[in-house]
Amino acid sequence: MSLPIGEVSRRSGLSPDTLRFYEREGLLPVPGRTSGGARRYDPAVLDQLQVISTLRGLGFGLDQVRDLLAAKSSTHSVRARIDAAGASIDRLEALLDEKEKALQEARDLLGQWRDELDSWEPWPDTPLPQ
Amino acid sequence: MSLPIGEVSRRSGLSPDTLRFYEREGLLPVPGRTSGGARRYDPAVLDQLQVISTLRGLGFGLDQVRDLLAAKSSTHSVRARIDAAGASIDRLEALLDEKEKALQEARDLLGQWRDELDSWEPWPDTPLPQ
DNA sequence: CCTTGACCTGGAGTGCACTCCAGGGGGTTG
DNA sequence: CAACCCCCTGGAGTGCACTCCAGGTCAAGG
Repeated sequence: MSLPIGEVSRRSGLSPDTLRFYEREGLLPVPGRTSGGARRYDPAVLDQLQVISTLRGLGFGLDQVRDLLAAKSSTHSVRARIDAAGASIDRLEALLDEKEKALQEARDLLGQWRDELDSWEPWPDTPLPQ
Repeated sequence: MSLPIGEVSRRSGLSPDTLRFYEREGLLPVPGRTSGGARRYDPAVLDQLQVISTLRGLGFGLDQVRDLLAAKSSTHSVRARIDAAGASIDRLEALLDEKEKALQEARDLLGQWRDELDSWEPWPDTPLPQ
């Protein structure tokens, strides 16, 4: 019921170095250790790593990711924790909306390019403008 | 009808250093120069910078952005250029689809968090699990 | 007991994407 | 003509996010 770092690495696609780095950076909970000192991870860490990878892939920096994860694992009172988490989730939602807008912008652009391309197809081998 | 670097900087939100850097990196067309040697930009560069900023904001690297822009300004034959552009646009579309999926994943996660939070609200001041 | 393989730590190194000079030129303004 | 502002180049420096050692411990297998 607890995974060594190599297993987490294989399942998450992140190197052991990266996992230890994330731990130092406060993006992962401090894992348990074997008597010999090796890390043993709760399988739940895999979900968290999925979150991190997803957000990183969307261009969020580690600071942003850390902030957004913080509320989930805060140890304050329930009320404060819920409030913090709520604020954090709202913030994440706003950030995702921004990304969504950027994505839409990119798609619009893409359609525009395709249109331009289509309008050129009927006259092959003509020099293009500019 | 041609803009000095400072003006492009203001309108694009990118520093002159960054504009010169992008030029060196082949992301921007080589601009004209005044007799004194100062760059003069075609206003069309603003659209291109918008594209670049959008893609950068979505987490694409400069190499990817360069590849995607290349087809638009390639100097090959019309046929080759259209094909290249088409392929490039298809590739961009695939990349955007990936981002879209990541975005959706993040949103799902967010909804999940919110649900968890809601299910805790009725019992304030109870210690949270884990 | 020896080897092998997975793991540990602390610290140095890497690649990317800027960002910041130093030192100098050009053109307008008072 | 001096002061100013914007621009130039080449090169060094920065911050982020890893990534890669060197040198060592531990547990299992032969």
